[in-house]
Amino acid sequence: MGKAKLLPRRFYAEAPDVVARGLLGKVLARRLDGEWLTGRIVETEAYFGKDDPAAHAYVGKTERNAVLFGPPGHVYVYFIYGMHWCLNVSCEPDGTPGGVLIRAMEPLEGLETMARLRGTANRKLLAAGPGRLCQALGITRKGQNGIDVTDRGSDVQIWDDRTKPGRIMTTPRIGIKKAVDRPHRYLIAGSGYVSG
DNA sequence: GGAGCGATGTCCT
DNA sequence: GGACATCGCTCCG
Repeated sequence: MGKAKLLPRRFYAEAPDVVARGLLGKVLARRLDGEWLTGRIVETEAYFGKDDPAAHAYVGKTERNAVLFGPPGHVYVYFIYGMHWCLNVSCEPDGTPGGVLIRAMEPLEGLETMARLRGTANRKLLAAGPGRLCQALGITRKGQNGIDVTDRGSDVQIWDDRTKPGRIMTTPRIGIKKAVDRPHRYLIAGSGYVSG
């Protein structure tokens, strides 16, 4: 990735909406069996703590959501609807809960492996949606929960390759039943790789 | 192409 | 026991 830079921890030590916006256009990299699978992040959602009934952290710290309360820049993976995994990155300073759900990416490298894991070769459907993205990258709670994305030795990292995202759109979050009116979903307008 | 719905495991009440 | 930050299939038009 040429002049790309690994995003530093301070990037994540901000409010979830700031980090969610900032992650658009960045490159998500996942090392699976020695191969790097990468994609450009095109859709994210911000989840706060107290005051955000839709957030997992809202109920307080539990064994499941503990990563959200820890230091910024760590992977939080949870299981939903009996069959899907979802990838988040913790933000806010250590002790303050918050996270960003990574909902979709434009696949860049490792397309064949992603297609095999997903069971489809349709590039637009490889990682359009949080469940699909995790399936394409082989991400599970047991395997990746708690990983530090700012460590060069990690199997999940996020890079800035200096590509400017296009126009950023803001909408309400998807699939939730509480706080449905808050505009905390961010996406790159016109991208063919977003969900919904 | 869009609405409806079943699948299915884990966590918290 | 019920809710759940989803997905892909069916059925209808």
